[in-house]
Amino acid sequence: MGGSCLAERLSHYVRLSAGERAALERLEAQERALRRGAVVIAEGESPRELFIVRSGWLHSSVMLGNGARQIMRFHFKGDIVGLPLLAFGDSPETITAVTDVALAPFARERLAGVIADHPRVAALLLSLAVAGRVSLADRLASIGRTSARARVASLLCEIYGRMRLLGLADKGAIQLPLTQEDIGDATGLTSVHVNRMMRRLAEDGMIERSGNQLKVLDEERLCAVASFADRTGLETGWLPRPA
Amino acid sequence: MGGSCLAERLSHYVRLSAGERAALERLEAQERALRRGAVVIAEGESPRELFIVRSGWLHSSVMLGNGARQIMRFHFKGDIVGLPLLAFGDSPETITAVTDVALAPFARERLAGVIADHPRVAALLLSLAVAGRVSLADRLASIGRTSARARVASLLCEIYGRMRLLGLADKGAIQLPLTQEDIGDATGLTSVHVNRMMRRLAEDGMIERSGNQLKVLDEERLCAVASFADRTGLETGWLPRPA
DNA sequence: CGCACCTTTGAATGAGATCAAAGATGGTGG
DNA sequence: CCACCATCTTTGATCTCATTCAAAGGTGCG
Repeated sequence: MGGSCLAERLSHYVRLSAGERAALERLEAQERALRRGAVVIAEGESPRELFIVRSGWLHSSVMLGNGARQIMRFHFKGDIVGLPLLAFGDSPETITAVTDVALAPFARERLAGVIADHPRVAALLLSLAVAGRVSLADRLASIGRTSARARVASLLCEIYGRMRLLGLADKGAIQLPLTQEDIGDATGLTSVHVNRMMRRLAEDGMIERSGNQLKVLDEERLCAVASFADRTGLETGWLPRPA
Repeated sequence: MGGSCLAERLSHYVRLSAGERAALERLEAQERALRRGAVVIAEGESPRELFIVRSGWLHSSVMLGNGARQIMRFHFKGDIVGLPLLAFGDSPETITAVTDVALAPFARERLAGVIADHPRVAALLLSLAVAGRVSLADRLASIGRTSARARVASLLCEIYGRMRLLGLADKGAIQLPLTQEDIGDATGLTSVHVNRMMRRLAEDGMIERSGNQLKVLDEERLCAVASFADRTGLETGWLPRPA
């Protein structure tokens, strides 16, 4: 409740000043709850608000002309969703709640205020946006140039790594509220083939599945199979001084 | 020579103040020329500078464990390359000159100064970073969920659209200094298959090729085949006032 | 308990990769 | 100015990984 999920995220990288923290907390003054499956922002809509994720999973996706769906990214606690609305009037992507979620909505103009008043936060947001781009680039390389097995492994590595950072992994085990079709739409595969690859990763002793629970048994080998590059930690040496 | 390519880029979206323009021009005070094929930043390096492209083509790519290469994006006049160095100490990608290029190097810390002094520019840079992410997302959807023909068409649409915006298209014709292997590495295909798809697009009357020259004969159909979404124009309504 | 949705498995098909080799093209040095 | 070599494009034949199609188990929720 109290506190700001975004501030918490940024605190991983820098020690926030009281003023910075207060400004971020103001962004998360409101809270909105949504059911699993709910569409937060639909492709082509022009909502006036972005959201900070306070709890739950979401994903952003696009639909292609042929009816196929591509999931771009999953969003967890502390992520900002709807950022494309800073650059485009109409949302290029659909944001969907994967589980029940709690979101903190805020108007784009509020962000302008934070940027003007807190240059270091502005620089951090730029860093995070760039890091998001790099993460997408990694996914692109995975889908463009690796086997189905590696793609699935890579997605699991990414999700597991992020969950662990958020303290949501319990001795290698996480909740994975995705259908195999979701995983297929994120990796550019069919659900049938995802099934076979997951099975194979399990047979090879890298993971263990039971219901929605996923246990990573051999993270090192899983990452190796995936050509997965971990990119934890932001560079902060260049940031301007806090206002 | 005079003027700033980055300022010129941003001027497409807002009317820059004299102070903003001067700050951007200072970023491009130096110029460095490189030959085609030169590596500007190598994956894993930790250079202290980013670059603004003043002329020529570059691309950013990653090498996978299996020896395969994925090209993420091509960079033209006015683009900033090396942005990932804002977020990571080691470059996650390799920047390579496709043609002879002229670059303006500047230290990361200079950017911190611009962000602190010119909040509207900071917000614009955030917008541009977000737009870059969206562009990558479009590529991801193309590679993940469309046919080889559509992927090649999509890449051509993107490049053609950007060239035209820069005034580098002459009645549908542009210089395309890429090998079919480059195009394959950007679309996740083999050069052999790229060849067949380009041929087919030409046979179908959408494009015309001769040497390095590419002529787009039927842009509308090419975009339709590619499920290509044009995303020209940045949203600027939310930006803070200029300092 | 029953229905909707998801997972699992098998068999057939197909898009794109791989392998191989023959033309083009262009830059370089004699 | 021409010849040569490296690089790139084009084309054909074959192979493979992933898709498609189909249907039989599971699972959880109302």
